[in-house]
Amino acid sequence: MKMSTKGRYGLRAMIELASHGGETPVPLSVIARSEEISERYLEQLMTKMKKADLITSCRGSTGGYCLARDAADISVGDILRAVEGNLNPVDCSVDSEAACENSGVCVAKYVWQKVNESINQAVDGISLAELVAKIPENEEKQPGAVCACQK
Amino acid sequence: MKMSTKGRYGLRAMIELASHGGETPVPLSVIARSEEISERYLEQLMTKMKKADLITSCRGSTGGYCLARDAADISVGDILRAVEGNLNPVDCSVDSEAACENSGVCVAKYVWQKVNESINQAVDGISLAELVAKIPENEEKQPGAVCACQK
DNA sequence: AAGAAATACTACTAAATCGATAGGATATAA
DNA sequence: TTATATCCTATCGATTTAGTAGTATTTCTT
Repeated sequence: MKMSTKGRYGLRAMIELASHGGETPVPLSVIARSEEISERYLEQLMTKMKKADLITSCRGSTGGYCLARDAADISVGDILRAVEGNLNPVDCSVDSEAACENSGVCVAKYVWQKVNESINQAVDGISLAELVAKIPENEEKQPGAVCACQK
Repeated sequence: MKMSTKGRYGLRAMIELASHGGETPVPLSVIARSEEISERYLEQLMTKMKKADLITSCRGSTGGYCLARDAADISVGDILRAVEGNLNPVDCSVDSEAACENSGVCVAKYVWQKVNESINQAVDGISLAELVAKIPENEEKQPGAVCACQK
């Protein structure tokens, strides 16, 4: 039951992005360098977060990524589900397609549903803004601001 | 963030074992057959659960496995941690050895700690006895009883 | 005493997943 | 026109997962 680098990198990248204030797009290279993440790999994660409408992007010179909305309106759950897929520990507990033939009488399923609920509750209860506010020494610039680039 | 077969099989095997009442040891072959799990693979999981003092075993003919204590005193968390290792989604959040050099100022760590707590709380809040009681049609026999074999 | 049935222990292996890397194509500002 | 970005797709080595395999040992039954 480990969180993969997708979730770990994705969260860190979003924290980094949010802490840049949002006035101008932040290039991938900046995020990757300061978080020490492979640029090429992080790019794939950014694509997922863009598809999930958590960030926007601008191409070309002076391009980069921006938060798609206020950091207070982006939860850690939004981020993790965007890059990791759903957070259910066992698919059959939620997805009716993945359910086995014993689904109706399966007692274990009860466990997986409880775990699933508690994980999602935990991550949905933390906003990106909250995390940025925790960064020591006022490293953050304008946590709440949304980037001028709206693409 | 998926639970592996270790956790899934381990839990099912324990439910099956607990539902046998506990008067006589239950052979691995019986559990494996009724849960449709590879006998050889399940054996390795049983070894882990034995090391965690959740079950006892008797060798030889008429041998098998028994719960080491009352099903009410075995939590799902006990079982999952026995077969999966710790349930922390990210090691650095708990294990100080695994902590990175940024551990002191890491904001992401706060997230992983919260998730860790919520997962463990969820699984520790469910007992094996509770699950056996949920089995429909009185398939269970004597949930609370502990096996005569104490080895 | 022999045989059957069970756990105990250790090593190996095929398949899937993870964590990247690679090579371009396309867009945009200076 | 050039430098600097994102976008898209494919590939690939390493690790982990899930399961096999072989053998030893213990215990009950006959």
